[in-house]
Amino acid sequence: MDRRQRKTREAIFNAFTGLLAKKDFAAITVGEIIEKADVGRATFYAHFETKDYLLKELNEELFCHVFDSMMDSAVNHRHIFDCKESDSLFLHLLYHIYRNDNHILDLFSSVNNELFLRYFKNCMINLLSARKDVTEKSKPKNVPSDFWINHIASAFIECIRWWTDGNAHLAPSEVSDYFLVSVNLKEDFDEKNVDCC
Amino acid sequence: MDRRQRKTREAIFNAFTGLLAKKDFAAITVGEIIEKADVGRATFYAHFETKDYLLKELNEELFCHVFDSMMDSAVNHRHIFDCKESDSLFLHLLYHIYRNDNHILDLFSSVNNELFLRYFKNCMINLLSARKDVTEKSKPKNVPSDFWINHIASAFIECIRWWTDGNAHLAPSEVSDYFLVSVNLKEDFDEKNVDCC
DNA sequence: CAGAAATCGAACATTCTGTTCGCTTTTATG
DNA sequence: CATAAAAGCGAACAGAATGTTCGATTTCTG
Repeated sequence: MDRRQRKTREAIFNAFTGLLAKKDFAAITVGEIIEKADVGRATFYAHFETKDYLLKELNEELFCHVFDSMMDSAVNHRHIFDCKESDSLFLHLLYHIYRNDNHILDLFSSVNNELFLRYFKNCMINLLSARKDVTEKSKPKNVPSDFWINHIASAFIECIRWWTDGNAHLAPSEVSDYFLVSVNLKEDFDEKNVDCC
Repeated sequence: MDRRQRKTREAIFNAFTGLLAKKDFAAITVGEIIEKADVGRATFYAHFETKDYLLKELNEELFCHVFDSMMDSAVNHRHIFDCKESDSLFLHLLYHIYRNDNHILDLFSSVNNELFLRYFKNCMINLLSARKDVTEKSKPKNVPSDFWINHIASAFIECIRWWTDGNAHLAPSEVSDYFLVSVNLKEDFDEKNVDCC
């Protein structure tokens, strides 16, 4: 890829994430983006068909490698899902989000775009489907698998939204615990301690 | 309220829900609405500030009375949440949706509007908060109440979306079971039977 | 019936979108 | 290094949608 192309792409992404931090996706115009990115209008449209595609490509830029590497781990090294570390998958994602590179957090914020959430949920579902045998363990009997996978994926996303939306002071590990317990991927963490005493 | 106002309002709502059945909220224009409703442009704006407000008022028209009456039941007649009928609340809502008056189903469909889901979720959270003592029973220890309430409300909505989005052939009672089991408001329904044998 | 209120419809400024085109700068290649 | 191909510029443009305005007309209310 041409250096000019890379630079333009980068400039547009930066301008876009910068704007996303301040306002709704829907409220952002192409005009604002190109002004902030300092590129020509025609150039923008040469790179991205529409504003929606821009978001889609940003999503992929931000998350594809994460999900892909997880998918690999899931398939190759089962440990990422293994008993003791059954939470490492989710915790890893939460840390990734926590670091907030490129304002990832803003993408989850409740005022923002359905499009991104749809994409993210899809990735989660794919990932979980690749290791059905594990989700199957926590699944209540007689509930369909795809219902359960959808439930876990949705719950994870909504958990993140709850986190970013007024509970941002909590640590990823804490949020991870809440989530895992809620979807039966972990026993109640303090109950254990109580049992021990 | 003037008969003319009522009629105009009604016509706009009908045109709007009709269009929602066919296309995304975002893709619907005011022009289409007024054409289908057969009212003047100025008239539309005399009734609704924007398209978003139209959706908001439609939401209220469709769901306010349901949530309000449930809220009353929750406060006055505790039975709606009582052990045996702990599911009647959700089942009631599912039936309401199932009847699909005014194309309620379309509002949940994944291609549609974040705005409506936000509204609906808010109603659910209010409703559940009014009977915290019940959600508290199913709540895992050491998970914050508001996390748990958010979890249940979200899970319910995502359950409906799963239902309307490719599993519409299932009966409300079945979906209700899946949901309740998933959030620990009911024991696994068939496990019981197994126990009996 | 008379005044008030709602609607009409047609026009209007404004904003945003997505495209086009001729010209300039940058890059890759032989 | 020379040069053609690729990328970007910027200005202009048509088209669509938004939200407003206003005088004329219809419908309601008292």
